[in-house]
Amino acid sequence: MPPPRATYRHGDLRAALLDAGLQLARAGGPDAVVLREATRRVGVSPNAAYRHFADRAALLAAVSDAAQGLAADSMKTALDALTAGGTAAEAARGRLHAVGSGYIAFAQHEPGLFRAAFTVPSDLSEAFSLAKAGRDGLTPFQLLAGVLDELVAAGEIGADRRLGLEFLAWSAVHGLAMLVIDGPLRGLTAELIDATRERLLDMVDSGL
Amino acid sequence: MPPPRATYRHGDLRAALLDAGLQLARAGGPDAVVLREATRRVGVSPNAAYRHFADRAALLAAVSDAAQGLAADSMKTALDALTAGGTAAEAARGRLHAVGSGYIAFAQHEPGLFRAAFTVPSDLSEAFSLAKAGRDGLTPFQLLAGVLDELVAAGEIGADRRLGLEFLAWSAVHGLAMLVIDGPLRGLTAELIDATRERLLDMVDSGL
DNA sequence: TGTACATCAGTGAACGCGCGTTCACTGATGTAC
DNA sequence: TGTACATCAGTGAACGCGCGTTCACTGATGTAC
Repeated sequence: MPPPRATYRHGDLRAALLDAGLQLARAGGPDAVVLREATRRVGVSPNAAYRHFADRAALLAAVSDAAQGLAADSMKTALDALTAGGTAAEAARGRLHAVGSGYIAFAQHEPGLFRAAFTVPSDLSEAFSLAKAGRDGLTPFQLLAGVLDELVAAGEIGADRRLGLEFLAWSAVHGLAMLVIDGPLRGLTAELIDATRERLLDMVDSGL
Repeated sequence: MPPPRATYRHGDLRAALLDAGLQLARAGGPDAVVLREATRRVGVSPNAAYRHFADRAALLAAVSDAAQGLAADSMKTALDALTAGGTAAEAARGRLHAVGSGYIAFAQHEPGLFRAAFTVPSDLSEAFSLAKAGRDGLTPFQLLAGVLDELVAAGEIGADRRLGLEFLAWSAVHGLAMLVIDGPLRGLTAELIDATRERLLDMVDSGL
């Protein structure tokens, strides 16, 4: 399937289907990525999708990849919004905060895409690439890892404790995100979520 | 539906359906709680379920409640396994650790039930009670809250910082649980998960 | 204790729905001469 | 440049599936006399 002809009748049906899939995920998470509905939205017959995706799982995997990229973009945006200044240590801590904020913000603003990006459907885990890059070419995981490296470089974290630290920070922000968008903390006001996010990031900051 | 006659032809069809629903959730999470399949397993016609549950959402809600109770049991078991000793502060910290361990252990051993317990389906959030008690009558949230109260009583946490602390600790353990059973950390070896869990609980301990 | 009656838990059959996927196809496009 | 041909992206129709839910029912059970 991958490298076929250069021209298509539709223009770029693959991209159109992927986009439709993203809209579906945006509205309803991974389960809402329905092959037939995607073709319907693009205005094409259901089986046309099979020229571009092996099956539904392949479409969903592509959607998940794209959503991971968007999550990375959200984190990158938060990083870029930071104003420089302070010591290297302060800067690195600020960047850790930004990365976590961007991750949670993405979950808040795009819960459907967030779930498509970071929950792997039981059956078709095979098709899933686990880290897709954003516009800047970095995955969410790499963005986090980079900031942790900065913290080590700045002397805030001992190099001997560096290994696997991603999982700790990631767990904290991922947990809040899931509790808020999909779990028992649904319905928390935005203010409460914001306040909890700040305290959570403080906990991570001082706990790492 | 609730308080009808004392005798049923089946014996207790409601309990049987709930049990079948739990088995389904155990194997495949909340989405696998399929009304028809539950009746099939119990050996009853599909519509018989409607004598005991208003609809599928009601069955799923009951399953979720039961799963929450089982999660509470897992946390309680970890608490009970603790040997007394040390200062009040040490004991309280040990109990915080146990509560988190029990929560994550439940996710590891019963991922399907864990998801049924702690992820609320998009559409039918109405039917969901958010905190169902275990054998001892306490919900997972209450168990956590109780331990945090102990930490305050022992002077480990300032009373002024107590409010909302549940959400921070919960986020951390919930995040690791979700990443491991349903997310990109799937496939981590049990050893790595155990090590990460310990470090995560240390982070929470020192970060709170 | 025995009989007549009312209740209602579970039956059997059917509904409409939307899904993923397969089939044989057609006609627009790209290519070779 | 013009024509003949091959490719293959998208078509139209159909499949089998399992789902949740509704319908009119029946016959086992509980109750009143």
